[in-house]
Amino acid sequence: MTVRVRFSPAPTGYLHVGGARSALFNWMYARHTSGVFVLRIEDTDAERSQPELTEVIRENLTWLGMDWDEEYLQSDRFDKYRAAAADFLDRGLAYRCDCTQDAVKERAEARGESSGYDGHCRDRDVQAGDGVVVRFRTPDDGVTGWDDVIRGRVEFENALLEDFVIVRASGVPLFHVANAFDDLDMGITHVVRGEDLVNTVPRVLLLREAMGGGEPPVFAHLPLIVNEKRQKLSKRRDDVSVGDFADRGFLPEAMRNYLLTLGWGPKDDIEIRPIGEFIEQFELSDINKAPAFFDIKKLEHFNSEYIRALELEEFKERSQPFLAGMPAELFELVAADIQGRVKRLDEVPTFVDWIIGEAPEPSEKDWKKVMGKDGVAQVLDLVIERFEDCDWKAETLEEIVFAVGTELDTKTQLPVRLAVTGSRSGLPLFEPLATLDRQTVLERLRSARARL
RNA sequence: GCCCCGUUCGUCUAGCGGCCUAGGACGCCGGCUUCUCAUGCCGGUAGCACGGGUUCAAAUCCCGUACGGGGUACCA
Repeated sequence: MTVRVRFSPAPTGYLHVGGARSALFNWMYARHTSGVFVLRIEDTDAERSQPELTEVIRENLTWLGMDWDEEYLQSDRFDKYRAAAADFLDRGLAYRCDCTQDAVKERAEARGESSGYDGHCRDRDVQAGDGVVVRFRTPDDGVTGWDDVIRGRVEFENALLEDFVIVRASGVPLFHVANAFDDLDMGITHVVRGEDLVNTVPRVLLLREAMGGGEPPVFAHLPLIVNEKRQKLSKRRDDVSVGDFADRGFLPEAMRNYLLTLGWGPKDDIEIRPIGEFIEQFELSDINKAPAFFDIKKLEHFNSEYIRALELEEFKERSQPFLAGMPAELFELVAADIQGRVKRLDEVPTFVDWIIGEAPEPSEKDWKKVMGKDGVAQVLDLVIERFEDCDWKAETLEEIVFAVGTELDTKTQLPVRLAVTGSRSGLPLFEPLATLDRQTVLERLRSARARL
């Protein structure tokens, strides 16, 4: 039987790393099994859904290198869900209810509970009309459970399930029916999604059964990705939108590779490698149960590895959006040296800001450490003197600075570097230095000398 | 409150009863290479939440406790 999996985001917010990871595991499994990966937009909530966000989701998935074989929009299929609900009504599996949400809540509180519907309208034979919803009649006893590939056996007592709403007063069906119907209708064989959805499984299972669905799909509930406070990632408080990672200079391959190591790991401990090798050994049953912290430091490490592995031309091309006005000739000159040093593409221009703008002020600490040494004054004096009248070429500048070092028996690069670039670290100095004009360099050297 | 779930170095993981004196990766700390930084190489740091069982043998199985999380909508 062909494996059919789906990623079913609600277009109520940007795609964030949690969603991306769910999509990724589905995609991986589909590709591992030569199955079908379905993208299904679950936009049954008209209030919250924003159509333009589905385009963003598509873009983000594509950016991450995931492709899908089929795509559906639930809002195109409301009639099907409504028909299913109508059928339930006919067969007595569902009933209409005209209780207001306030009334439901009031009665719950009177019972000493904070929420929960009491079955008030079960046998009231409420007719269609304003403010009337359709509720599914849940069993009063027995248990509903399943064998989760990741978590093992999970069971819920039916008595604890309230008669939940399947069609809103507006006539628009809710998530559970749409979800159950589509999984059945689309022949979904494996449901792989976040652990935050576990408790919806019994409802979906019950609905599916009522729809005459045979074997339920295999469920695999992924551990959540959490923030530093170990809470489920939230679009509002955590900075985790996939689009933002693109803007911050993360490579999609690195991002996808890193996401893969959250909740799952290759058997042979090789964490960074071509996606095909991961797909080959990917199994749902190997996924962890425990939540994983999204560690930006480790992501950056992955990213720098991927950046350094790029062909130089490719690196230049991918850096284009981040150049921030850096002249093309300059970038051409320093690209290779920058490539070996950045963790993120958005850091690229920072390596030449001392060429493009003013020299940044050195930190007090750096200044003391470098300029506090004996002999620095003589070094600067000699370098200034010889820079005043020499060939303005990288090789010459390098020769001069090192010759001064030999003559004075000291290291000379650091003071010059700090004086001119404002930093102790950075690109190999002389090539980029030669692109600055003589006057600017001399000014910076003299001003540093004066400050000693 | 009720329901469900989780717990191996700071972090991500390997481990599915003996190979564990618990392995790898990130981070961090040292060292070597280097007249900057980065890379590379070498080394170090640090963990089975706790308590009971079961067993000749438990990080691995069972029970409990603690802590953490998810859910509890006419959201998904």
